[in-house]
Amino acid sequence: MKLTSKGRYAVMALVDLARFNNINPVSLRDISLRQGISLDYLEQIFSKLKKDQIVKSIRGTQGGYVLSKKPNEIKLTNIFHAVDEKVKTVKCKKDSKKGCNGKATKCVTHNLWDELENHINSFFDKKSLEDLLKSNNENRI
Amino acid sequence: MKLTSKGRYAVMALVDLARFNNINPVSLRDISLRQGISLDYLEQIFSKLKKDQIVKSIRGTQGGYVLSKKPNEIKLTNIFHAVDEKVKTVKCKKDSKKGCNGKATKCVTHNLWDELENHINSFFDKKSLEDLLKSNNENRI
DNA sequence: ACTATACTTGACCAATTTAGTCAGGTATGT
DNA sequence: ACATACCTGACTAAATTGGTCAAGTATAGT
Ligand code: FES
Ligand code: FES
Repeated sequence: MKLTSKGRYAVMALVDLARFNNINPVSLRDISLRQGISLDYLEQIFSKLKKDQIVKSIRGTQGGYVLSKKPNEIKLTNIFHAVDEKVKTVKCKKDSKKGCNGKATKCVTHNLWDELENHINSFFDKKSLEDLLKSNNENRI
Repeated sequence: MKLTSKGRYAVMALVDLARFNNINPVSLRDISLRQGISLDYLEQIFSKLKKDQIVKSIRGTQGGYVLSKKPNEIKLTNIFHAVDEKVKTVKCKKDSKKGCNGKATKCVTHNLWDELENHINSFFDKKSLEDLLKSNNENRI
């Protein structure tokens, strides 16, 4: 069970963006340099974030990205959903009645994994970008 | 973030084993047939479970595997540890002072991922094989 | 109008991981 | 002896990951 870079970078980048968001749009180039993430890769990530209306883009010189919502309205769930970082614990199709092994009934561990999935998602539902900003500021003072 | 088959199968197989454990050792062949898991793959998994003393093996005809401990003493944590299904959320090396990007300080999301890791592990620490047996029996009655 | 900046899009790829298979072997109860 | 079932290690096809590369388009400032 591991987190992929896409999800990790998306959150890193958004925290960075939120911190410098006050005055001007923030360019991916700056984020790339500050956070050590490949610019080309960031572009892929931000195109997804934009599609889910987490950020807005401003083109041209002095352009960049800004948050579409307030930091406390952006939950990790939203970010992960945007970049397709999904939590997948069950093997079977959730809606189907069939089990993961192709049998007619759900397997002996199905409920467990489902519980686990809920447990993890509840974490992502609670955490907002604002929470991250706060805890980060505390560390810096 | 997804669960691998190795971890999933290990738990499936142990639940199966625990249910038929009362009288005789259980052969991997039986588990393979009941749970629809490749026999060769099961053998790899059980060699790891044995190394961590979660199961004992009995060779020869009528041989098979038995649990080394009581079901309530076997936590998911133990199983996952045995089969190298590890929860990895941070990118950096945990003990090192350096961040994931090679910089001298931990990145802006490090604490978040660390929290997440604890959150997930607490789930695995709580759940025992006995819990799974119980909830499974309830479903069958 | 020109140019530098920075977003936009889509194709492409190397490395790693996963989820097994395959081919042998060894121990043991009957 | 022989069938059963554990044991071991090598191997591999397919998927995923974590990017890179190339060729745009829009806009602000000069
Ligand atoms: S995970 Fe859903 S049936 Fe096995
Ligand atoms: S994850 Fe630990 S420093 Fe980034």
